Amino acid sequence: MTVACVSRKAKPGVRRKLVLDQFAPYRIVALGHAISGRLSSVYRDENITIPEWRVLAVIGEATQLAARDVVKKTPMDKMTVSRAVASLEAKGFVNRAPDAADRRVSMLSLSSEGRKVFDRIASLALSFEDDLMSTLEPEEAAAFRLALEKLEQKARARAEDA
Amino acid sequence: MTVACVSRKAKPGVRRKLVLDQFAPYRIVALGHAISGRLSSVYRDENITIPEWRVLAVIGEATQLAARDVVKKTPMDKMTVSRAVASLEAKGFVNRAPDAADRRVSMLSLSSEGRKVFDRIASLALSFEDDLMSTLEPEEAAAFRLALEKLEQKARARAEDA
DNA sequence: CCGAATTAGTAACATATGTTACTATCTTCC
DNA sequence: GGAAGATAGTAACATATGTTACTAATTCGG
Repeated sequence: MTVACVSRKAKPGVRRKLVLDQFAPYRIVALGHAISGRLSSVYRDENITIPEWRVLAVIGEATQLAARDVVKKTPMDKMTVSRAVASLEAKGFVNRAPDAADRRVSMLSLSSEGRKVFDRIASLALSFEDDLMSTLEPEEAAAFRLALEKLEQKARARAEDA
Repeated sequence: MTVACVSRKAKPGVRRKLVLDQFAPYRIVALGHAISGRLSSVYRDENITIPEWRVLAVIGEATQLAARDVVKKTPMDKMTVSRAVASLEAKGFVNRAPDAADRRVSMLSLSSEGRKVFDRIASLALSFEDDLMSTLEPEEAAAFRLALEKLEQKARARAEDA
């Protein structure tokens, strides 16, 4: 496999040209897009949209939580979450229970049907991950995960000031 | 910095649980989302949308090409490209010239105004990249770019069968 | 306590994006 | 060389997504 200019470094003094293929932010977004497309076929078979899947996954992981927590844990705005929750409830996958302490809040949890759907999708998603990451050697994969973490932290940090 | 379970490997026999924070595809998409948001503020100041920027960048790089080539080079569908081109033309940043060989095709190129806008955005975008990637050591960054390349190839490959 | 500011969630609106279907042109191959 | 299929691009439609503004409930400061 040939890779264009892998060792390129930032040289602040030198004005370099923007080449999309070597522009890391673009490559990351493009990879994300490709992955999204691939994964969405997994949900589609269950009649679940991407926002719905995210909500399902976050609730499935936490057992029970409020919509605002879903917003905090995912890159979705609160309206998107609100809609996804409404739709999941209509499909019978999610239950809402009023929160005794705060009447604005509904606690969300998976119904048994919802749990089944979650498990089915999760299983396929994990296989997808295995297959995808199998292109990298174990150490490579570990380094990649670490880099992702650092970059996301940086991207978020910048988002806070500005 | 602590990172959860960096060295996790795929163990086909063991059923693991899906944990979003450790689910690589999700992390990649989330990072892409954060980056997109960050970069979009750069275009916004120039009254340029994300699809418009992509078109601008691809044309700027190639000097001259057809809309279909933009579709091939970016993760956008042809309608999105068509709209972005129309809008860029209306703003006076892109020129269309009929292709002598094929009358269905218009060849696209940047106007001098378009070139200026492209240069301004490109400069800011490169600074953003430098800043973002500065969180990684040079070898780390190189490895990351290589991994991106491999993963995207894999993601695309899977997209072709299916 | 009690008015002011904050928060959870939703509705109504505007915009953006994808899908399908169509036109015009080109290519194939019999 | 001409019908059958492919391709470039766009229009019209449907859907998805973000934005603003609102309601109801809560918390905070005095």
